[in-house]
Amino acid sequence: MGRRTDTRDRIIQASMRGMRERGFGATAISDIVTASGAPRGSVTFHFPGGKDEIAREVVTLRTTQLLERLDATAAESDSAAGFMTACVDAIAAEFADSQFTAGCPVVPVCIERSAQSDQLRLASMAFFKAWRGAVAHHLAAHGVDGPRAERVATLAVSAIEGALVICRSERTVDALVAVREELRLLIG
Amino acid sequence: MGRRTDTRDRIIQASMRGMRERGFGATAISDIVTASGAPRGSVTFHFPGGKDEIAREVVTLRTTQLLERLDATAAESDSAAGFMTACVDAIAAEFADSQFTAGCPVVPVCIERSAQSDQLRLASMAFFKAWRGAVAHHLAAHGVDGPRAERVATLAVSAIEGALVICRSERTVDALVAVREELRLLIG
Amino acid sequence: MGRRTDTRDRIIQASMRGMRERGFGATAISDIVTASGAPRGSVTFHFPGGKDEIAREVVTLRTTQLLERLDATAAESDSAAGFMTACVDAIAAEFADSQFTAGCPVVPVCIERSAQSDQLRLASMAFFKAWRGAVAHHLAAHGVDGPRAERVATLAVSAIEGALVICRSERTVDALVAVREELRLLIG
Amino acid sequence: MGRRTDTRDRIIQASMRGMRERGFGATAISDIVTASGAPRGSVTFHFPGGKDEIAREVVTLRTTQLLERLDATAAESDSAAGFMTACVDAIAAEFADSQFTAGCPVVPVCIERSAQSDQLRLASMAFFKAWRGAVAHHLAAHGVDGPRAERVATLAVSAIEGALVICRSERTVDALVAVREELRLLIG
DNA sequence: CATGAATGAGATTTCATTCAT
DNA sequence: AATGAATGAAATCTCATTCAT
Repeated sequence: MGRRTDTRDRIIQASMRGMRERGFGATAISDIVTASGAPRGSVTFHFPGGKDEIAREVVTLRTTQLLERLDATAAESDSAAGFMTACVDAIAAEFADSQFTAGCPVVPVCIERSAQSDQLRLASMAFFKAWRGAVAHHLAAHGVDGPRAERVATLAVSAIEGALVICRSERTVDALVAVREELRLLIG
Repeated sequence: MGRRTDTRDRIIQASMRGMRERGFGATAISDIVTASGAPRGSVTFHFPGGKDEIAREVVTLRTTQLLERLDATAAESDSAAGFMTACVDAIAAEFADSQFTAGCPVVPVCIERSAQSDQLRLASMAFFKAWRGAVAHHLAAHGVDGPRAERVATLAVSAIEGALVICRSERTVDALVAVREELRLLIG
Repeated sequence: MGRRTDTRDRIIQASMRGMRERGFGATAISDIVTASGAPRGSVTFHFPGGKDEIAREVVTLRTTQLLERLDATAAESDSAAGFMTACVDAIAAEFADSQFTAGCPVVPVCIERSAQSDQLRLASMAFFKAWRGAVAHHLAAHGVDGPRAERVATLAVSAIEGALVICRSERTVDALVAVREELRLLIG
Repeated sequence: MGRRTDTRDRIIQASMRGMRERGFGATAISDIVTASGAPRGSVTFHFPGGKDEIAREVVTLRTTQLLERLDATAAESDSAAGFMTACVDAIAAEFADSQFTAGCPVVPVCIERSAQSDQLRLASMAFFKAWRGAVAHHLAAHGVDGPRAERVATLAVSAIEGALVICRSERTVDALVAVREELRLLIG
């Protein structure tokens, strides 16, 4: 199982990288094969559902990653505003490290595939719900009122996703910084 | 001259519809031909630069549309918070009217093409800059302090774009409503 | 008639240049329009028979050009071998001047179109017949026996055409020089 | 492996036939698909470099064919003039058998593609060099002086290529016969 | 007599998927 | 379980030609 899982994971990771950089459609399976170093036939073998199935795994993986990092960030924060700030900073740092190319893989999957694949639409929904839920949970843990925490979490996740697109167009991190500052004001 | 302009415009409008619904890559030229009713050859004739050139026109058109509506909304608003609320509501209404399919055409163009077309990246940047600038301008006109207005405008545009993706995944307008409420609190 | 003839001539000359450099198929009408500066509609107006008709005019023009130069060369030559040498040198010089790009326009027209257009096949044949006939005539004028002159002329024209292709592949004029030397030996 | 090689070879052979009959540009990939019976997708699979890559293989194959036949011809010849005569006759016979349609595939490739593809220009050059070299070698083996043999070989190859074009325009073999006679005189 | 916008047929190429081993 | 060769549908783009003025 070890080697098989390796190949499978490499495929998913290469796909995620591609979708973060260029979206779903522009990430061809041959790109994934090249980037992952996996044998061509392995893609269909591990993902008989085709590119949509790969995208679903990408969404799942990204969900897991984000939740893990969120928990770690929360553990190191001592206020709601501090937590929020740290969240945005982490994403801004990751984005800058990638030379302003690695956005969220779920946004293009949702935009490009929701009309045709309900499964991917629902996977995207689950991703956003998990992310918003986690943020709301941690905000509430730091004293923000329940319903309010959910609305702020929605604003935060929305603003981060939108700012990532603006930042991609500008090749800077400025929009995320502006978002961070206003979120801090809103919460503090 | 009349007929020529008609065809060209119909192509741009059909393309914008497609890109709002499915993004850039999933909007094939044949889709545009079908939806616009334009002859196939006319697409290349009017847009010798191919789909990238069409996308550039879509971004330009969307910029114009948004600025016009923003001015109209501002004219009818009597406070910064009221203006902001009306902006979000207008977009939410347009999105709901389209059965939760018509997002922003610029987001997918920026995500899918920025890595390969600097021209489209810059067009996207100009779109966001114009939108943010107009929002900031109207906020300032209603008494919000200059630098603050720019940050709030960035937050607002980011949050609207991000919320539109969340709303697409949910087939509701809930995220936009949450964003509207928090923006109102922040400004009011 | 002046201006019309100008446009028509410019089209033919631009076409000849293109066909000498890239052959028939790779010389697009839009290339001809660009290179000639003629209005697009003028091409069809002056050549309702399309590209084949243009090619026919190119072949005709090239025939005329070659015969004129041949007569001039013959007038300056005082022996059969001298005439032959001067012919090859003139063509080699013209080819080198064009940076080894301007071959014979008739060869590609004959190869690419003979199978489909009998008219172009016959125009090519007439071109070769005229060229060979003129060479034979001048050789005979310098004392070469009639039937022999025709065979030598055929060899010369064949060798020049073939050597031009070799020279194109090498970006030199060496093959034409070798041909010139052997033709001189053969005649002298 | 057997089936793969078959398809690949059939594609090359069908392409060579087309290019000999109509040149490079007029031999469409769809023609090649039809003539070879190969599946459309196999063309791109075996030749990811497109038509240029196919042309390169055609040039290589033609080089090999010609060298093989030349060696066989040389083995059966007992004089330089006899060898030369047999070479021209073999080509004339092949051309007549094809109803005066099957010329040299390299000439159109060189003319149509040299300006844009250095690789094809160099492949053409290699073809001519190999052919001229082999002819020179066999002439030298029959007693012709070294440098002279090379010049005669260049003349012979040039004249054969040129005469093939003339013969195509006339639908006869006359020009090749004239070339053969004069080459015999020159060597004998 | 002349023009340039407009058109659709056809070309190449990309690509996800299928299949035999 | 795993592979890579093979395939054809569909995409974009090129281009000669048509047409209205």
